[in-house]
Amino acid sequence: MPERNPLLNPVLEWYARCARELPWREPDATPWAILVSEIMLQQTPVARVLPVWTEWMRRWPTPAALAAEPPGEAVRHWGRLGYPRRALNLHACARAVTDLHGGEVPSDHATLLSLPGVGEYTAAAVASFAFRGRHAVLDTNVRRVLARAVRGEEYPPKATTAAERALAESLLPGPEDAPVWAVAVMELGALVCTARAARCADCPISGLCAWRLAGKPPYEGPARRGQGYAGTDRQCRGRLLAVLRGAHGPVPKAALDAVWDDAVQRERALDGLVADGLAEVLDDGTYRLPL
DNA sequence: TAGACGTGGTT
DNA sequence: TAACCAAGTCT
Repeated sequence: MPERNPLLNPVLEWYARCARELPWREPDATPWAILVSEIMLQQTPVARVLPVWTEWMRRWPTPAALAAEPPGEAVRHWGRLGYPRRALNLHACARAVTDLHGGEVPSDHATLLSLPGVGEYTAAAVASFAFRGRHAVLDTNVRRVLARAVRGEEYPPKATTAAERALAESLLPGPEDAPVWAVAVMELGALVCTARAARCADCPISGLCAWRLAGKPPYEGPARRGQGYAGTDRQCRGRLLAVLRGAHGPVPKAALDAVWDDAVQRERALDGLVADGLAEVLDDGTYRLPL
């Protein structure tokens, strides 16, 4: 049967030659190990995830092991990975898996999607990488590669469109190759077809790339908004949570007051952390990670 | 649907 | 150096 996707073979050949060796890609990686890696990798570089993932796997090799802990321990051992509600999500995943799914990470996309913190991308990634399912795995890397190679544009739209999804579906190879195709396109986007500087000289599909063939026209869409961080509630939340992570018991409010000057913003941020379940207030007015 | 949500490395 | 960017999800 002829393959409809001309990118398939060159990308698979490149992946076999150039893929990074990552522990969650080893043949003995469990679905749990893969789920943990996927949540940690959301908006977070591999280099920062590696040590935390390794420590989590040593400490909590199964969902049941994590489920037996208070959620605050997940937050504590999240360290400085960022977006700490992901730690809470992973803890809730562990409890859902042990309570609802017999201790095994579910294999089908719909059930995965029901887990906290697992969205369209992560469900497809786990179903594909852990269970060899056939899914369009659309992350920022894949979207960028397809935008360039097929659509001829430097960057994909800000939010995933139905057209992008349809394109990704149309490129999906047979069940045998779908999982490796998914990880290989992601890897190509991560290592070669990067956001800042596409390394077309190293790209296995440069000869087929619509963007390169068009002379690499620059992005014309609306300016992509800067994130901004200094002085934001996010920065304030980060400071406050760092105090709670570093302490192994309840923290007096004064210790929190000390890390952020603006009292109005500080109270708002602290209330937000409590509302999000990342912190608890005790009767005596002290704070701690959630039990 | 746009904006919130952390953190640190790179250009 | 400030801006950009990193395997997204949720509301």
